[in-house]
Amino acid sequence: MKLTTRGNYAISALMELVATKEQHISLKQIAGDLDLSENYLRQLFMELRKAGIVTSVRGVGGGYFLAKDLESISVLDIITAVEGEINVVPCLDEESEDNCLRTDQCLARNVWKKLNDNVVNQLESLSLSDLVSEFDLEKENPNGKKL
Amino acid sequence: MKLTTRGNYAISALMELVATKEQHISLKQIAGDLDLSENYLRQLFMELRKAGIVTSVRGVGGGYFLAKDLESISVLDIITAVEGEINVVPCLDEESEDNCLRTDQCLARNVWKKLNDNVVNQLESLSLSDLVSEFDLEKENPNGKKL
DNA sequence: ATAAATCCTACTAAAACACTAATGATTAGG
DNA sequence: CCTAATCATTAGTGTTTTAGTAGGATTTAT
Repeated sequence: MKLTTRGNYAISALMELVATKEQHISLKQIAGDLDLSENYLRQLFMELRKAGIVTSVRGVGGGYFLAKDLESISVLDIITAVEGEINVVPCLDEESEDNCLRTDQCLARNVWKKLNDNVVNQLESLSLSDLVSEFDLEKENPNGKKL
Repeated sequence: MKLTTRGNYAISALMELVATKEQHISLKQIAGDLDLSENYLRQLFMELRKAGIVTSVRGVGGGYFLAKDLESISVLDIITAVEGEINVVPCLDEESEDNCLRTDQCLARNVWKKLNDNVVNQLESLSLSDLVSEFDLEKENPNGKKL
């Protein structure tokens, strides 16, 4: 039960984007700051753009900026943009009908459904702006525990 | 963000074990009933045994039976037995210290932690007996929706 | 002894993940 | 117009995880 690096990278990158006071920021800069692969990040940003989370400007001096304000971008938006639908178990995936053909395999389907809804709700109710303020708080009061 | 087949198989198999009124049941029978690989299931049951969820009897007429009563076996117990610790993101894994070295990579760590705790609690508060009764309920009132 | 069962471990095919690389499209500045 | 910076897109690749196979060792009822 894991989110992949994609979600984490995307969130880190967006936070980085927010942190710069510039209107926009180039991938090169983000990738440099976070020490991530520029090409890999680019793929993620492609998805973020398709999802309407960022807008891109091409050419010299171009880059990305947020397409919406912080409050209207949820963590769920970001995650689903780069990782696809959240399904705690494969059989919840509506796309692939071939799962869950066997009733007894999915005795626990209701359980997974509830769990999944819960996770989704939690991620949905958390905005990028929540993340930012939480991070600022943490920075000014780093409570011992190593990060 | 997925649980693997292991967790699902283990739960299905244990439900099957509960469903039989016998004292114990052989892997062959479970595997046959669920149409799963006997060898693969065996590996899962090895973990379930180590976790103290089932007990085994070797030799002719042997098999497995629950080591505890239904109420004291949580879904979390089962999942962690066959899939290991639940960590929604790798950086929550206490074992591998090499994760999370970079603070800015883990801006969202607090978020993941909360999310993870939530998932864990939910799975912990659900027992095998809850699953069984939910399944029985569902059987006598299948509500339209294809499983 | 034999057959039925668990125990244990090593191996393997397929899929997912995390990139790399290369090439094309667009645009600002000189 | 030319060039360099930047995004856009797609193909390929090494590593890890997952899901399963295979086979021998051990135990035990008959």
